[in-house]
Formats: sequence, C-alpha cells, structure tokens
Amino acid sequence: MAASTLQRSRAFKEAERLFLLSSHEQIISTMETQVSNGPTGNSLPNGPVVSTNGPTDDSKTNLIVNYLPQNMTQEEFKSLFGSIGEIESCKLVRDKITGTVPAATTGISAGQSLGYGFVNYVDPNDADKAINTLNGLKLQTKTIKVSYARPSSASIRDANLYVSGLPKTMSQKEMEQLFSQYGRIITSRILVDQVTAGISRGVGFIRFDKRNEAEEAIKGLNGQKPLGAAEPITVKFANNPSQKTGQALLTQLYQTAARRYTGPLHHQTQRFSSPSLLPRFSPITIDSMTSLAGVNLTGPSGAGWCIFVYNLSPEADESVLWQLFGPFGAVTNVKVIRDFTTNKCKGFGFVTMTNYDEAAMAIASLNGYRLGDRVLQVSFKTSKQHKA
DNA sequence: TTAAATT
Repeated sequence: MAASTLQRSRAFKEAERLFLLSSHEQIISTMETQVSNGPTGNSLPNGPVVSTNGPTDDSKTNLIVNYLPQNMTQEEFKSLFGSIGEIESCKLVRDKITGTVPAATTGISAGQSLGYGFVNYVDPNDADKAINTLNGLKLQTKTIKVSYARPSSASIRDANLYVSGLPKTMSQKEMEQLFSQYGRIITSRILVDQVTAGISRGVGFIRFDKRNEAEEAIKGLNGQKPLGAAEPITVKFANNPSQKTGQALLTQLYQTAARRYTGPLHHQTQRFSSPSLLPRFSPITIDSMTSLAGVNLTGPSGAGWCIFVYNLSPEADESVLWQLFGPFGAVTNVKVIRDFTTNKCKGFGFVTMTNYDEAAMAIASLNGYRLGDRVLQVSFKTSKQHKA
C-alpha cells in the first residue's frame, strides 16, 4: 500500500516536471492573457453581455467555434477572429477545475481549454464572413468548425451519445440514417484507427439537437442489432468532458505534456502531408538561415517570433496568412500591410509565432511556396529588411 | 481502447 502510493506520487512529480519543461511558453502566454483581461475583482470578467436597450438577438452574430487546438490561447483566438471584423465579445471556454489549482503547485495558472469557444460580432456580415473564410481552417492537428451558435438553453445540453459495437463496415452516413429517426443530428463521428488511417474502430458519437431526442435514441437503439449486423450496439450518454474530476483533468494535462515533450518531430512530419498546402521544401536549411552573417533576428522578444512574408498579391488578406501558417503551430498574430489610400496589400505582411521550432519549420516550408502565380519569400523578420 | 459542442 505505502509502496504503491509512493510510486504514484513519484509518477505524478515526474509528469509535473515534464509539463513544466515542455510548456513554458504556454504558461507565459496564459499569464499574459490574464493580465490583458484586466484586473480581477472589480470588473465583470465572464458575465453576460448586458444590453441597455431591450433584448438583443445574437442569432446572426454569435458563433460557436469547435475543434480548436488544445494549446490555443484566448489571445490567439481573439486575434484569429478579430482579423475578420469587429468583435462584440469572445470567449475561449476553459475548464473551471484546473483554474482553481494553485499555479505554484502545477505551473498551470488558468483552466485548460475545452477546445471550443464563442465569438459574437458587431456586424452579422462579419459573422457570415467568418464562417465562409475560417470554417475548415487547419490549425496544427485540428480542422476547426465555425458555425452559428444555437440559443443557449438547458434542453440542448447533454444531448451527446456514445455508440459502441458498430459494424466496422458502417459509414458515418449510415450511422446517421440509423439515428436520424429520433431527432435532428447536430454532429456525428465514427472513430478511426490512427495507424491504418481510416478503418473504423466500431465506436462513435452522435450529438442530437435536444437531450430528449438523445434519450429516445437510447431507448430505441441500445442493445439493438442494426440492419443485418451480427452484434447489437451499445448506446449511452457520452462522458461530458467538462464534468471530469480535477484529478482526471490533471492526469490528462500531464499526458498531453509528455506527448509534446517526446513526440513533436513526428507531428511536424505529419503536418507536411496536409493535402491542402503541399508546401515545397526550400533548399535553405533552418540552421543556415539563423546563422546568416549580418542578420539580426527580432524574436523572440515578448510576443514571439516575427516572420516576414513577401510577394503577397494586392488582394491578399489576413485569412490567407492564417491558412498558410496555422498548420505549423501557434500563431499569435497576422498582419497584411496595406496601402493607406487604396487599401490594397502592398505585397507583404507579418506573422507572429510563439515557438521557434514551429516558426522555423513554417519558414523552411513556405519560403519558395507558390501561391497562385507568385512565389513567396518567407523569412524571420530582420532589423534591416531592405539590404542591397 | 470515449473525441473536447452552449458561455
């Protein structure tokens, strides 16, 4: 008994050490976020938006954003969606429990991202534009989803089902057809094997519009054999991520940290197989780029590593920079430089990335990348860009 | 062998 307790304690400490080593930058950015959110205690940090002239209809301006990268911060979230238009309010939803753990104990000073958030625009046209330009955007290992938020109500909560024992041959569409008789399906997913890329694991999720629809589906389908399947399926309510225990959350956090610590190179290799990007590899190596004589890099002062992007078209906008650089890692800011009078892009822009390795990989991959009929020049921003 | 969808 005492021995196993001691072992667990040591494992916990080791996980903690790994986390502290691997996510230093993220901790800093989290702290910065807290500072920029203003002093705590004398404002209304998370309160509802109060309208002074009657009830407001947010249905055309308020968006829900799903499948965000785990390490995306509130600031990055706001920066990405703020590049579309003026934001009335936005919130990256984070776990409450980890936010209560003392930072001195864990090095984690705010709740972990739950992977989704809300953006409420001032102008409905910007909300529409955000859906059109950012839905499907690849950020690191995720493909984000941007859609209108349904009005918040108790009836749409806990409407998510976990399904197991599905025939391996059943497609997502077939699963939806099976469940759609019980209500409106918001999302569905069949989990697939990661190594064989695409073979069903026989388990999946179905999210209904309403909780009572989910309940009816359980009654009707749990223990039933679909079509001519050999085995019955199991249908139950899915675990709710936001209802995990503090211990479970911390364990997951440490596991995430351990993966980051041991396996970043593998992930980066995968990013280049992204079919939508197909970057050409530049003959310039990362090491030779950083050791060029007479070049003074401006990073990593405070915000991160600033990257200079040259030969953008006059029509280029911020979203193209997010699309190009987002898959390589944490991007905190993008800016297209425009002519003051014409508002057209002057041919260049800047991207700020948090982590050196990710910035270097983005540069190595995107320098020389052909965008339309132009070949981009991408480098770390230097103190003297217009040399000879 | 349960992935991060309602502030």
